[in-house]
Amino acid sequence: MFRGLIRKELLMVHSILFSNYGDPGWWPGDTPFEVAVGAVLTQNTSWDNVERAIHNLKMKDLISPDRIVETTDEELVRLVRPAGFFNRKSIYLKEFSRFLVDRFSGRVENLGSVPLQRAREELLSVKGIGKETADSILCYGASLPVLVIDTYTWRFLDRFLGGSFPEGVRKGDYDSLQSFLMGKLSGNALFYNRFHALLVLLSKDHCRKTPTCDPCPLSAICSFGIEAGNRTK
DNA sequence: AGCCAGGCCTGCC
DNA sequence: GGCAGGCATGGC
Repeated sequence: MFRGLIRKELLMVHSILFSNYGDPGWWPGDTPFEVAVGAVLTQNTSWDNVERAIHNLKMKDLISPDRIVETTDEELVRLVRPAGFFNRKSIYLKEFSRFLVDRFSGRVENLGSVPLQRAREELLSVKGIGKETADSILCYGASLPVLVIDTYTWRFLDRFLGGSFPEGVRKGDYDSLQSFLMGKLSGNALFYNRFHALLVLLSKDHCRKTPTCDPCPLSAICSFGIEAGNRTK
C-alpha cells in the first residue's frame, strides 16, 4: 500500500534532524571555488580521499580557476591522484575552470547572475559535470535555491517510505525526485542546503547497509525504524 | 580479499 | 532513452 509523503512530514524530518544535528554548516571549503572543486572530486569517492587531493592542490596554490587552467595535465593528474579516477577528474577540473573563466569571470558566485535554470544548463554542458555535481555547485558554491539529490537522498527516502516512492518519482530518476521534493518543500537556498546536508548526516549514522535504527532520531516516524522497532518487541 | 565511497561518460541497443 | 562497462584511490 502506498504511504503518502506530504509537506508537513518532510518539514518534520527537517525539524527533527536540525534539533539533533544542529546547523551542518555545509559545504566544507574556504571559498566557493574550493566547494566546486570538492563537488567534482567527490564523484563516487569518499570525502577523506578528496581532502588529500584538495590539500595537494592547496600546497601548489591551485584552488583558483586561472591557476588550474595554466597547469599541465601531468601535474594536475599527479595532485588529484588520491581522489581516484584521476585521469578523468583532472580533465574535468580543467574544463570546469576554463568554463568558469570564459563564462563567469572565474567566479562561482557569478552563476547567480543568470536565471537559475540557465546556469544549471550551462554547468551541465561542461564535460564531467552531471546533475548532482551541478546542483552541488549551485547550492553549496553559489548559494542558490537548489536541492541536491544523491545516493544518500535515495537511500533515506527508500527506507523512510518502506521501499516505495511517491507518485511520479521513479527510482534513479534524478529530476523527478528533485522536483517532487522541491515542490513539497518550496524552501529557500539555506533551507535546501540544510535539508540535504542533514539527510547526509542521518544516512551516514543510520541508513547504512545494515541500518542502525536505534537511536535514530527519526525512528518514530520512519517506516523502516517502526518495522525494526516492531520486530524487536 | 573484497566491497564500498556524496557520479559521469561512452557505446551499445 | 535506458543500461552495462569503465574509471581508481584508500579504509575497513
